[in-house]
Amino acid sequence: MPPKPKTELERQQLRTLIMDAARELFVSRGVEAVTMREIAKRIGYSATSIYLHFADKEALIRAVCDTDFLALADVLKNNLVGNDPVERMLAIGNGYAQFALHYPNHYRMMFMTEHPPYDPATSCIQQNNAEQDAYFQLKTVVNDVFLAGKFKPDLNDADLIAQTIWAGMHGVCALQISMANDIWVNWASIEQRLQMMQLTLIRGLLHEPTNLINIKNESLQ
Amino acid sequence: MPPKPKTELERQQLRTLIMDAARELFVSRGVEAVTMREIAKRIGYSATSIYLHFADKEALIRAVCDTDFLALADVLKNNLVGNDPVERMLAIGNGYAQFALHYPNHYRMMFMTEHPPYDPATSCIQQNNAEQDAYFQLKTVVNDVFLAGKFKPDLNDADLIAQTIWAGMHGVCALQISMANDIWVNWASIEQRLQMMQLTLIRGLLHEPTNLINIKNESLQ
DNA sequence: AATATAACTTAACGTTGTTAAATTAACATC
DNA sequence: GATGTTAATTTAACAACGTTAAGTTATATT
Repeated sequence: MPPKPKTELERQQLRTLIMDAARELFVSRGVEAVTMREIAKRIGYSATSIYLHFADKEALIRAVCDTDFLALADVLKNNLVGNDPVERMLAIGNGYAQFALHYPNHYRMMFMTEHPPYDPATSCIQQNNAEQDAYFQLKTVVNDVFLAGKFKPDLNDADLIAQTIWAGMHGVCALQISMANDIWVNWASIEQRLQMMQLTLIRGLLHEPTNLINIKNESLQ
Repeated sequence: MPPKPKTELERQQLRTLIMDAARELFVSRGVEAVTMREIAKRIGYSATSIYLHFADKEALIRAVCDTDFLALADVLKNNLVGNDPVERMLAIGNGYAQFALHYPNHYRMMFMTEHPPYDPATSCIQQNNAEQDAYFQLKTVVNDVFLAGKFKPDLNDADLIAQTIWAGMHGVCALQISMANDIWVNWASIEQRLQMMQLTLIRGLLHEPTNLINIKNESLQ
C-alpha cells in the first residue's frame, strides 16, 4: 500500500524478489502452469506490479532463464576439474546431465521451449565469459582435447564437435524429461543411457581408447 | 444447424474432420497457440461440438499425436530399404530427421512436450507392429545390425543401443527446433550436425569402419 | 400426433495475460 | 505550509481461453 520513490537499488531488489518467486514456482510446476497473479501473491504484491518491472510474462521467463544459465555455468565450472582434458570433457557432460535431471522444469524452460532468442543487449550473461557461458566452457574443453591431439584426425571443427556432444547429452536428457513415463518404450535406466551415450561419443570422437573408456565400458554391463 | 441421428461411420468421419483441422493448425502454429474455437470455426461447427468427440483439448492433442506416430512410422518404413543393415540404420535416421525438421511443430508436439503417456486402451497404434510402431522399426534394424555382428563386442542390449541412437538424433533435431535462432551459439548447419552425429554414432557403436562411414566422412569436410 | 433422443448451438463461468484508470505517498516549489 | 508533480501501487476492467450447463431443433419411435 505505501508508494515511495525508490532508489535504483530498491528497484533492483524488487526485481530479483519477483524473479526468485517466479523461479521457485516455475521450477516446481513448469512455466505454463504458473500465473502472474500467483507469483505476485507469493511476494505480497498485486499482479499488475510485475508489469512495472517486466514487459510481459515472456520477458519474466526470459529473465529467469538468463540467471539460470549462470547457475548452469556455475555447476559446470565446479565439475571442470582434473588434468586430463578427456576426463574434464566427461565431467562437464556429467555436470550437465545432473543439472538437467535435478531441475527438469528448469531445463525444460531453458532448452526445450521456444523463447525469444538470447539478446546481448538485455541479457545479464556475458558471452564467451568462462564463468558465465556454459557453451563456452564446453567449447574450451573440446579445444583442450583437440590440442592434446585426441580427436580422430579428420575432426577439426571445435564448434561442430561441441555441438555434437551437446546434442547427444541433450537428447538423452530431453527424452528422459518428456517421455520417461511413456510405457511405449522399454526404457533402460537413465544412468545406463547417459553412460552409454558418453561411451559412444568418446568412442566415436577420439582416435584411440583411453583408460576412462575402459572403466566406463566395464561398469556398463 | 441440422441435427440428425448419425451412423457410427458419420461420427467417425466428423471425428477425423476435427482431427484434420486441428492437425493443420497445430502444425502451422503449434498446439498452444491454437484454440478450440478456431478449430471449430475451420470446419463450420461451434467449439462445444468438439467436446462431443473429445473429452478436452488434451485428448484431442493426444489423438492427433497418435495418428501422427503412424505417419512417422510410414515415413520410416519408406526409408527402410537396402540390403546392408548398417545402410538401413543410417536410412532410418535420415528419415527420422527429415520428419522432425519438415514438421517441427508436429515433432515438438510428439516428442518435446509432456502429454499423458501412451495408453494402449485408447490409442489407435499397435505396439510392436512394424507398420505402425516407429520405435519397433528402429529396434528391428538395430537387431539386424547386431545379428550381422557389426556392433562392438561389448554391446549387446538392443534396447539400449536403439535408445542411444534415438537420443543422438533427437538431440540434434530438438536443439535445432528450439534453439536454432539463438545467436548465442555459433551453430554449424543442421545438415552438418546431422551428418556428424550419424558419423559419431556409427564410429562409436560399430566395431570397424564401413564404406558408408568413409563416404560420410569425406563429405563432411 | 406426442414423445424421446441425439446433434448441435448459445450463454455463461471461472481464469488467464494484460491495460487503463484510480489511489496513495513522498518529494519539490512557491 | 499549502500546492502541484511524480512515482509506486492497486483496483477495475477487457478480451480471450477452455469448458460446462442450459437451451434448441430435427429426426426416429411409439
